[in-house]
Amino acid sequence: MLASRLFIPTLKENPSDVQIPSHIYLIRAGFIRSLSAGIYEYLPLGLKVLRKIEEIIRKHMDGAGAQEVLLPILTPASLWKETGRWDVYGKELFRLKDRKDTDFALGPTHEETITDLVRKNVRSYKDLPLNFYQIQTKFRDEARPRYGLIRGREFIMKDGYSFDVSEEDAVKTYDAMKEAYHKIFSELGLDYLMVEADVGAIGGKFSHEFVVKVPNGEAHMVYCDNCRYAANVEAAKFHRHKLPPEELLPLQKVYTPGIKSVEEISKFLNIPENKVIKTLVYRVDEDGYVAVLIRGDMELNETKLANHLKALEVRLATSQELESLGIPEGYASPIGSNIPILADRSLEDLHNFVVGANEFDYHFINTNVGRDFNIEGFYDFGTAKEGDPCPVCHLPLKETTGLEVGHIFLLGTKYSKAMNANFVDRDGKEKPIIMGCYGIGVSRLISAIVEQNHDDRGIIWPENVAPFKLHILVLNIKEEDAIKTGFEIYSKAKALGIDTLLDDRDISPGMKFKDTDLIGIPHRIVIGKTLKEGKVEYQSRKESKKFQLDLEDLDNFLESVKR
RNA sequence: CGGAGUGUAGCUCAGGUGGGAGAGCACGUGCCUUGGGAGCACGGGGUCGCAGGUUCAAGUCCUGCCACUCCGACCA
Repeated sequence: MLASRLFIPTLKENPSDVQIPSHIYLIRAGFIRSLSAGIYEYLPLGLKVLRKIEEIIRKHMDGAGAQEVLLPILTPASLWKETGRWDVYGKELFRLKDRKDTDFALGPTHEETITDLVRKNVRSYKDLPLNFYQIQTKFRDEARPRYGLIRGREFIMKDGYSFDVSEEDAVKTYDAMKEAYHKIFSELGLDYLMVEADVGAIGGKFSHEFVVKVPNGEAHMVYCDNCRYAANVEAAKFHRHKLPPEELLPLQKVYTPGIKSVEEISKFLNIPENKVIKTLVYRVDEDGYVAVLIRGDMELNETKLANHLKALEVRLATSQELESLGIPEGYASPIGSNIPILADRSLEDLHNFVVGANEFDYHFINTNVGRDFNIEGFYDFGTAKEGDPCPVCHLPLKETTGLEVGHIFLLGTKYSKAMNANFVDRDGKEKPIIMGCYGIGVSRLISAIVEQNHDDRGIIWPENVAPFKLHILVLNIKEEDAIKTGFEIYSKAKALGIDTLLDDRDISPGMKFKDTDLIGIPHRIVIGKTLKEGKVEYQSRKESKKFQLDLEDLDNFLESVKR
């Protein structure tokens, strides 16, 4: 491709209001442009990268036995009403009406659509298994789109859905998808983790996330270097060391004027934070309350709490709600509580701890479960953090943040039951199909790759997804030898199948160097002042190594670039 | 959805207390120049986010709305 004829609108300055490297560089280097919040245009370079990522995904999905389809973006509300998601999905679902006033939605995901297709066309176990995927634009009216392609309202996703006759078979399919995902993210050159994840509202038996390690990512994970345990903190388990037994001391009420937070109490009473218990009052699905006890040095994991309660939503009670329950804010207590009390396992062998006294300005010290109050049980409500013992090997866990680029779920029968997607098994009985679903954020991957592959001058594309493999810069196109040599190298490279961009623009050398650094093509040949000695210069974007290349050795060199 | 900020030329931005719409870069023409965003000259380019209000007079003051960005909540 000739740069003089390719639309690459690079920017000299960082766009205002744009913060993170991938967003800045994708715009500055002319890969994307913003149309509206969370809605982007893919320019020629951006589209080339997108297509290369898509092809890698297709190769491995096809290789794992999945088949590609393309489902409608526009989906009738009736399907969504069957599974209840017309109501549950809320404001995130883009809704519209046709001329007959019938409700439709722009697809944010396609469980309903694919399940409908399968139930209409599958009768027998002989028709199964099936595994479909598509690469398509999705729509979600996010409350807060951000960071360019990382969280958009319109984005490109690879979504896949599998249908098996038994859970045993479904797990095999799931494992095959897991393998395919490993191949995809490895081939994309990403530094990523596969972590155990919470299934969330989508339901199902279990799920794994594929998370690209980036600083300030929105996914928080813990992992173990020793045994390779890794999990999203929402789902992460951790080992608890047993505490030694203690002699029970007499319960005592103490005056703690204006002292509310764990930190303040710990200082005021000179007691470590891990002997202070937080009593957190939660509102459950807007129709009940529960008090949850957890050690003062730990964070409660609301996902674990919601899962335990089988609740859709839990949130801390507001000041008004506490008042209506007669609970003094900051002094909530399990002693004298008239709402159900659950305790985190951190209280299981803890003795003589501090709790609120259910009375302003007072706490109890030397409190003990069973003697001073009763609970419904001990459960795992703690949030794993750096340094907690690994649940498998008990060595300290590490914490990192990342960007979720893939998520796979073993769904089970959630959608097949809701939509009557059944098959007749060998025994002649009708059974619901066992489903799995598998997502990859394709457009988000572009940003993820740039987040992991850039420097202060621009993007450094991995070979597999670079928009071009070789960039030829003719520094002065008015020098006839230079431009002629440029085109000769360009023709040879093209003949070898090397995707090449020739910078034949009549602009200053400085602008060409700035642009090529920004765009980030892996290999570069510069045709400049050494041409009269029969040499051109090679530069690698990644290592920024340079050397002079004899024109006579060019063929060998191009072969090595082609690899 | 809560909180904060921004909105003036294609881009980045400046425009105390109300009175001429500006700079740098970009763009066009010409000259000059060609190894890290060159130089000179001339030139084109504006609904100052939108609507209303105050005023003799509003980019500037007031009210409402919209858009975008950031923090948080949310996120199959």
